[in-house]
Amino acid sequence: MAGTRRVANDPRRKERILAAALEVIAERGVHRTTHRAIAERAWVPLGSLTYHFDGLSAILEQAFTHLAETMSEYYAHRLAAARDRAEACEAVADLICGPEYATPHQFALLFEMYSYANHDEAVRRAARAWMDVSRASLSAHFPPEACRALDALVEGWSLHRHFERDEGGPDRAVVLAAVTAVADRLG
Amino acid sequence: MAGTRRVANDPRRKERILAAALEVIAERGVHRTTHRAIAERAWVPLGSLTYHFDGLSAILEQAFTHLAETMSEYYAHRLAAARDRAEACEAVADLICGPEYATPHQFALLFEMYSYANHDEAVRRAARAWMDVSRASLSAHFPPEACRALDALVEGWSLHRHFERDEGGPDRAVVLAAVTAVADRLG
Amino acid sequence: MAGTRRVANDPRRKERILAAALEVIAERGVHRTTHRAIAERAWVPLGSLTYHFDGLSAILEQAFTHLAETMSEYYAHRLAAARDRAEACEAVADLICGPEYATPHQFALLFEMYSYANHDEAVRRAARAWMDVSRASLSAHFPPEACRALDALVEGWSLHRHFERDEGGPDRAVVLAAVTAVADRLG
Amino acid sequence: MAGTRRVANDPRRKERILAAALEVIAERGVHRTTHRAIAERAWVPLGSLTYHFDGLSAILEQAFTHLAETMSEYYAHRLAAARDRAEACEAVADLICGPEYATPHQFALLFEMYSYANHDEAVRRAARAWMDVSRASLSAHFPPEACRALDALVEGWSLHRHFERDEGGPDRAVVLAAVTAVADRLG
DNA sequence: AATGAATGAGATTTCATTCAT
DNA sequence: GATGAATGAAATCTCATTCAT
Repeated sequence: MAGTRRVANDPRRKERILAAALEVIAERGVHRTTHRAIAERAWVPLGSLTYHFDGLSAILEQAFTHLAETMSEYYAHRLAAARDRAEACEAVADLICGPEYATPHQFALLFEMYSYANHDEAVRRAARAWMDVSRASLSAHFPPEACRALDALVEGWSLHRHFERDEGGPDRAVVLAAVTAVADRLG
Repeated sequence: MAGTRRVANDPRRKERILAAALEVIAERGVHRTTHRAIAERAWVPLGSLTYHFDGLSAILEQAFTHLAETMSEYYAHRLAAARDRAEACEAVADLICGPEYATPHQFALLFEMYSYANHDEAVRRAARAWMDVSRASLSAHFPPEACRALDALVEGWSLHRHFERDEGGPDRAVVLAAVTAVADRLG
Repeated sequence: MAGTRRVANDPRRKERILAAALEVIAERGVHRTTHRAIAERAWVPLGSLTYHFDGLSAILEQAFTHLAETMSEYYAHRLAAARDRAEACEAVADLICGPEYATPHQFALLFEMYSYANHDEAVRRAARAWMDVSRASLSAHFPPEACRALDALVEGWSLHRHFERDEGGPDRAVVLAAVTAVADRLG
Repeated sequence: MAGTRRVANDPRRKERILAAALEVIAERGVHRTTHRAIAERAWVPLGSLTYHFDGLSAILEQAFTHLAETMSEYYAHRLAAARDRAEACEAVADLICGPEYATPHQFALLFEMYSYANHDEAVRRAARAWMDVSRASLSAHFPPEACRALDALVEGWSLHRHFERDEGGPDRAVVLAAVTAVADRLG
């Protein structure tokens, strides 16, 4: 009606959709992620998705990009707290053993991102950016060769841990020993 | 359909379908893998897929199980060739650097398997079996703690390598140094 | 598709689909009733059926429920018009002999409903409701025992009439005599 | 091999298939009766069905014909045992109330036959034949008009009984009263 | 004679996307 | 701007029937 102004647009609408998309992806996998499932999870009408995004792949791309940024922040933050190499090694061991980084939920998403990245250029860029950040975070404490190796160690160990049957997680002393060994040799 | 012969018995039909499934998965990703694409790739009529398999997930499950077995064999074979620890370290470095193991094709499949495993029990078992075999292959040369760490190193480094921009692959000397460092410290 | 207009809101769409479903069922039988046949008959696109209904059984359930309600109305209306027992007997005889109730079309549908009811709970409820209404309509004029018997007579005679070779229908005098005999004895 | 003679053909194979067909029809309905389901139920190989019968409708036709014959026999046998009109009325009441005729299983099949008969000429003939036999059985004791009415009563009452919620069945005294009333009036 | 692997036509269903409101 | 009813393309799946053995 003339003179009425609609309620201001929900500014968090897009974020909510992306967060819902990540939840759906983690639960059902990219291969069964649909507009409808995301809309329901985000409590927004179906048409809202195609209004705000250019199709499902755009949603996936932005969601994965968001994921990579979030994980990068945590990774960087954890390593930035270290004041010397010893603490940096402790930090790397924490990334492998600790509960915050690489929760099952996040790890499930990481796999989805890696596999989707093989088929989508934008997500491949996001995945690479995430890897660059993690390596850059390490480079404040270690030379480039050590960064490579340590980053691989974090990634691979977390991955295997994710598929372990026991919930206990790896022996932190062993992890720290491996980390230190690599850091010493390549340092 | 062109190219198909109507024969009553094609004993390799199932294998051909599974091989075709892996090709399609590698190319398009699980999320865009369809009966039709597999059937065309395998040169079999569409109905053949549902005659031999109880739905798409059954195909994926058997295909990934087959993949895990194939990769296990190569991994085990490469390590079995080593006669002492030094050669074992070389073998591990080869797994990371070499061109045979972890071709882009195989690695793309590995990611698809890992992500799909989060949503399918049979594939989760296959993925775990593959990890068990790789660790068991290492255990002929290294103590259990070292196996963990080395296996993580192989997995993580291969993974990162897969996303590298340059095609050259990692510096083998650096890889070997990291491997040896871990093997020495945890051995 | 020819004949369809793309409009955002067609409020009678569901009703039209249900009516089309009944036509298809009557013509071809439940066992050959398909989405496609219904869609064509209703002049709606195929996807419209699954948009409005959760599968074919949902369509059948609602269609049969609608049928039962329609028949109940006619049955009740015919008996409500009777002012005394004699007129009620006439009404019952009309139900058996008359052309309006139990047209071949309706009777074919009734059989389909009865047979489908054996395999579908919702349709079983609809069939029972229809029987309850017909008995309740009789109960305004006859005691419960007579209602049972008269209702059985109507149902059975209509059924047999449906399978008769001659089109003439039963001898109304005989029908009325049977109805009156039952009403007198059980009244 | 030369000189060997195959085992004599299973002479009951066809009968077993028809019996299995009726079981499947009763359980799942004609609309979900398939070659495969029948073959599994009859413990015969799939190809046996198309070897012995010209398609699914041929199986249904012969199965329903067999059903009609079996029911006719029972119906006729029960009425033939009556020695006078009073016993004939008792027999009719038994058909309505008794547990042997019109078991839930048989009644489910009867509905399937009636509905299928509307779409298949051979089954329509079988259904008519069954109705003719039941009327002929009555005609030994009652004049034609009474046969019509009594037959309708049996059919309709059995039908309603089939859909009753309570398992007790109808009050035999009421049934007998209705039967006698009709027999007396139209006799 | 008898079988069952194989096929393809057609069924149901899903879902990204469009567009009138 | 925002919605959700509507569509159609394409997906999965079923199954009667064929036919080499």
